[in-house]
Amino acid sequence: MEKVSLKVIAKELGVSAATVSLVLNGKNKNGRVSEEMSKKIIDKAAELHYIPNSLAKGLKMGHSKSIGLIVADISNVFFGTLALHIQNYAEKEGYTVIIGNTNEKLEEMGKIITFLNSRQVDGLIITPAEGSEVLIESVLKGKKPLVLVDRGFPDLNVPSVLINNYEICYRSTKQLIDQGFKNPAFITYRQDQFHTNERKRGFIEAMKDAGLFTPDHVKEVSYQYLNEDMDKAISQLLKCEKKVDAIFFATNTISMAGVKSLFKRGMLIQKDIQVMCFDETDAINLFPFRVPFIKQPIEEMAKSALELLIDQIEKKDVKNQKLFLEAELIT
Amino acid sequence: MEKVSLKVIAKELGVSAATVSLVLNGKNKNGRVSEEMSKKIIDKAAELHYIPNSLAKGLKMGHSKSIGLIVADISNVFFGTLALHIQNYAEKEGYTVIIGNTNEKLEEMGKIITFLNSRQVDGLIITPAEGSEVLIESVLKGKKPLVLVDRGFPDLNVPSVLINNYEICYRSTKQLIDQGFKNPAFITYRQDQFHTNERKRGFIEAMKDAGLFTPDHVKEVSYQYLNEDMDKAISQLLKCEKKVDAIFFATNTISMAGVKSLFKRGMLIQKDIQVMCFDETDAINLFPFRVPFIKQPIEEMAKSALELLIDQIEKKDVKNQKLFLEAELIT
DNA sequence: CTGAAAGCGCTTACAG
DNA sequence: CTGAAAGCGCTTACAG
Repeated sequence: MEKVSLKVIAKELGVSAATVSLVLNGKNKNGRVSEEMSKKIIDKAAELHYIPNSLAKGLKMGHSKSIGLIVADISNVFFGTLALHIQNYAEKEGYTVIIGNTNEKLEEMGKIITFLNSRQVDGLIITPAEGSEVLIESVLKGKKPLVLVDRGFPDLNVPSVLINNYEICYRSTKQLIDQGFKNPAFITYRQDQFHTNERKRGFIEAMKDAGLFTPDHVKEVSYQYLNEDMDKAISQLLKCEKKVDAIFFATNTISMAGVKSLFKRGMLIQKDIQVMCFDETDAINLFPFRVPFIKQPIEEMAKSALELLIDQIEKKDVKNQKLFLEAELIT
Repeated sequence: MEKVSLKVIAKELGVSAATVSLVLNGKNKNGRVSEEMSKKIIDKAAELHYIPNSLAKGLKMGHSKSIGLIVADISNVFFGTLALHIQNYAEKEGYTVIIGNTNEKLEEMGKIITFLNSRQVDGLIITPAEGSEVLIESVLKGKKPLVLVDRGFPDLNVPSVLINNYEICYRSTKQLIDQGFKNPAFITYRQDQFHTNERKRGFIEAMKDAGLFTPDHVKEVSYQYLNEDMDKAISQLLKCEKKVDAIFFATNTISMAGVKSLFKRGMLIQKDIQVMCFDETDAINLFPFRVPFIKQPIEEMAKSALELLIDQIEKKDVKNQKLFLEAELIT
């Protein structure tokens, strides 16, 4: 099967490649090409199953109509869902998305950015890894359109789509307190990222405002030894002077590990101990008891991130907008 | 910041673009370019942060060094994990992967294939949707390298990476029977796909061989109304003449919906009723009781699929191999 | 109104 | 041993 290019169609019809290009791209303004030839070209393209070569088009046009999406791990449901929605919206706008996984590693993130740049992506949507400010700044310097999502850097002037982490965690903690829990605890990652810091701050402030704050009730676990650290953290919390009667888990992976650890100890959730989670997960929906959780507007986040990116790509409109979408406490 | 191309480097060094290309691609055989100039070129490229334009390279070379991966839904953990591993292996081989979601819809699948072709992917890895034989055949005709994964078509001569669905389901069912369960049931999707048919067949044959088969104990649910159908199916199973004492769920989404439905009825899993699942899920790992499940070798599947594809792309080696990897029953 | 030509950034066969 | 030239498939400014 011969490769079908513009030239092939042109030759078959005894017309120039330019004419074919014009017609097929709907750029046949003010009747440059006759109705009749137009139709012939369109028919012939269909007959030959002509598929334009987007590499050539991209090279000529100086854009690839593709964007890079960099996440920590595409097999994590949160990122998977984010990716799905970003792809859906991107498709509507005619963009492909190429996904890269960092595994939360800085070096990986650097490699992926270079790789995506060589692929000539028109822009980047990134959930930045810890400590990647410098990398992000270098992308900014390269003038490549960029949007941060889920995680942002307060000191960096870069378009970002975030959620109201502080506020939602404050409110959720307050609700626990209002329900009568006297000793809620908080378990989060041992990392210095703005979004998790904000979640922690929300918890701490709410506790302070209620006069209940105990520093020992905030525990940190590592990404790498999640399950082991979780077992230890929960052990400690249950041995605390003021025995913990509720736990607020700061992310979906932490929530899963936490619930697992509680199950292992034979504790009855929402009876022996109250639990509050971040993000919806398959598992949460399964339980015969209700677990309140904070629901992030993932689809909206995807949509906004893409809009912010495409605004930059197409309208060269570089307002450094930071969007804070509202998460919701589902009880 | 000026765009850095080969030409820029060449001009700065007073040498031709050809020479720069040769050196940077390590094609400087038999000392065509002097050591000294070589070093200068490499240094200059680093200094200018030269990133090759893979669009141009792809256009010239006739390959894009990218492959398309078509799955039903990237936010499903099974596909997410598959995608993660495929990306990891692809990266090692210097390939990008572009992911498309079909949502199990035939038209979507067709659109995505055309789209990926226009992106000039060098090959396709597909988990085909129901009824997509004709589409797959048309891809085959286009001579584009192709590998099917997870789901295959027995009548089609196309390289595929599958698992031993029949056998593993036979063995798993037999184990239920050996454990003393007299009335196991099977719940699967109402669809005509080879892989799910094989799973069902494994269950049925094992039941027949034990003299226990009851047609009423095989239920089918729809993809679209999964939860409603599941509630109905389980109701019926529990009302059966021979009361069901175990349920074998045929996929991970079905397993989740099934467990949820059982919880809703207040049934104690592995006490009131024995449950067996397909695929590992976060939720399964959570429970304080053990749920036996069939573990697919996802990473191996990813690796084999990629190998089969790259063999075709690079060595033009088109043996129509069907690989059957072994799933494992984890109890 | 239409076609020929140039050029996007690269690679490689060819001429010197 | 090295550079000039052609060409991958497209688009668009330009000349007729």
